[in-house]
Amino acid sequence: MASLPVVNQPVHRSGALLDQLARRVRLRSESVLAPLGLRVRHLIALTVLRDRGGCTQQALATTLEIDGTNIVGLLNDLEAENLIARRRSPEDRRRHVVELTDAGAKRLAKAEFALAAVEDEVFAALSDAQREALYGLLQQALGTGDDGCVAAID
Amino acid sequence: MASLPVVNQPVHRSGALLDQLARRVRLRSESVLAPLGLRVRHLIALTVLRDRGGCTQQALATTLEIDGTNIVGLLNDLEAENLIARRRSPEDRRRHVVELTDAGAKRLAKAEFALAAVEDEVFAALSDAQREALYGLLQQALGTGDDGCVAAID
DNA sequence: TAGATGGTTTGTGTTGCATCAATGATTAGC
DNA sequence: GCTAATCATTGATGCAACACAAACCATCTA
Repeated sequence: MASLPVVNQPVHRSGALLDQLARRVRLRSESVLAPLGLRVRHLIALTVLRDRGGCTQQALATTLEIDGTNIVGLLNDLEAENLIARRRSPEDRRRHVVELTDAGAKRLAKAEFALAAVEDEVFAALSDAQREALYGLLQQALGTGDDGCVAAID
Repeated sequence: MASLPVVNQPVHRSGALLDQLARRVRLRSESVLAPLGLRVRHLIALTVLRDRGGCTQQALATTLEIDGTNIVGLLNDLEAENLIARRRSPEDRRRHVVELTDAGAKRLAKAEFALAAVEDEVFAALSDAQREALYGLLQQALGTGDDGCVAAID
């Protein structure tokens, strides 16, 4: 790390490719999610809540890098459909802890089932193993799995 | 393929993670690209043109999955800065072949250099080898490398 | 008790689209 | 040669997903 090896191979930048691929998934996901009453932004929030367990609104906003006032609106959508539940944190009653409801988990599962065709289409050039590798890299890069978005619940 | 092996491990959906990670890169890239007179959407177009060589506007629109009228505006931005050149295709004079100029290639290189810190930050949890693996998977998924967006030039 | 924090509502503005209509130049097919 | 189709262009409209600001209430901290 201290002494960088000078290699002939130029460093590849993944950012633009990431954005492109994400867009391809997103464009196809929208029409699949619409009949389920979901937007991509909803799906992402549900995914985070499922993968990381419950967390405060602020922590969710930080994780998703969305402004706090916009998180309110997003969560209002989800709460209106009973897909999430907000409750006051016992440690600090200013805070809401947000959790996936059973209905939310089911909706998410249904959405993911419906998105199979999307991923099959967009990742057509990748084998199952490569898709799994991609998932692992994305998860690791996002820091998903080891800690919740914030340790929120006792 | 005909008989799916039933495995205990549920299939992971990468779409939401992709979108999240792409957003993280994008949000940080914007302020890095702005002093270079570029937007993320510009960067992506430049990247495609560099990686795939010149192609027609329509092919570029298809590759980026952006509507033809919006591609016109995007390319107008880039052409105004002399980063791309449009010329009539000899095979079909209705078509423009779009190519990166030298100035465009330099601007792109400068942008990618500037984006090093962004990628270091967002991909902090990935090793160099993992970042390279991610790049390879993204490239393969996008179908970059073997064919241009369309074989356009003789 | 005063200041800070978390959430909420409301409003404004920007960006990146999709879509549409109309136009001109060019090509393809009859 | 003529008609219909294609490619690019301009301009307009509308939507979604934000960022940001202001104001407010409830709650916490020092």
